[in-house]
Amino acid sequence: MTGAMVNGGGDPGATDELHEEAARRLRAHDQRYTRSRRGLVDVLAAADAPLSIPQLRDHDRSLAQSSAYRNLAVLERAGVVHRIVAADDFARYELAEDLTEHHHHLICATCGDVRDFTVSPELEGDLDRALERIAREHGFSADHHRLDLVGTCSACG
Amino acid sequence: MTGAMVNGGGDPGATDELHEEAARRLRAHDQRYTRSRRGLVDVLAAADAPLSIPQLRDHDRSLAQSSAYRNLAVLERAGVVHRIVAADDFARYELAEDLTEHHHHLICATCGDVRDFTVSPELEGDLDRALERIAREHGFSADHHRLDLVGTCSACG
DNA sequence: CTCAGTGCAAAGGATTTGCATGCCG
DNA sequence: CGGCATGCAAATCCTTTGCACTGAG
Repeated sequence: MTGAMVNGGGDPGATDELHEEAARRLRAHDQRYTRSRRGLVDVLAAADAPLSIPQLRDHDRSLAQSSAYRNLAVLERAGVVHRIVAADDFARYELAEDLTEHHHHLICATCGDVRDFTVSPELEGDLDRALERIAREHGFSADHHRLDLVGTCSACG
Repeated sequence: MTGAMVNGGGDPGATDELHEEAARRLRAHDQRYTRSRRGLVDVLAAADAPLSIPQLRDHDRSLAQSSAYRNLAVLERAGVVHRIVAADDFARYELAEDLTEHHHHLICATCGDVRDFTVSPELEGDLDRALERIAREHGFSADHHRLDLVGTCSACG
């Protein structure tokens, strides 16, 4: 974890800090922190799950589809958001992990929806150590790991 | 693990068994085990990584693109192969886990390539137990878990 | 014969891009 | 003012589908 965690724990006041950090990262990439982009970050910060672009656009009907795609791409390059592909055809976006906290995903294979969850620090530690070793053995430079649980959510069950 | 593992350990003679099992599963779905489908299974069995459809077609130039997509969809419905989406735009296919063995993926974020790896049974056990609990807490019916390591492969490093 | 499997070409659908306009800095 | 951001529409590209044909049983 290299950056500052500015939105952990659900502290509502931390949203300002989150925006400041986002603005900082965009500036570092010569990008502006416009209202649309701020709005996307707001929605993602409020959600406890990665959101698809249609879902994001439902929260801000005034945002053109192309702007949504473009802004999320910019935010991803600046390290503010992270793009994931879960089960259905839509990519989903969430805040970068160093702006929230390390977590994993419950993925419903039926409806495609995703929810966040965390595991114990002990297990994370074991995991990290094991993966570190694997990466070394394969001459692989590890960036991060992904642990997802795929199944059926309570709504689809 | 419910089915019979028929291709574990890289035993070359097990390929026949693999084909028999594949044929059985296709028959159960009222599908034939044609030469094209057998060829796909052969290539996947020989690879130690999930392959994209372009990669699969490179191994069998005579296979039409639409047939590749269709046959892989059939094989997936029959439980012979498994489709994953890794880093790039192409979906990738691998043999179903109960035909090979439980494993995970090293995903190169640069070139999109994927390689298999395994972790110790102890860690898998810890993982399973932890995830079981998480699933229960969320009213989620777990089917399987996914553990990937994302980074840069030796070729791209 | 019958009918699933195959190949070719066209259609779909999420995502990307070209271009003219508008707005922030 | 200048240049990036935006919206609209057209283009891309992986994937799916329609249709006629072929081959196995």
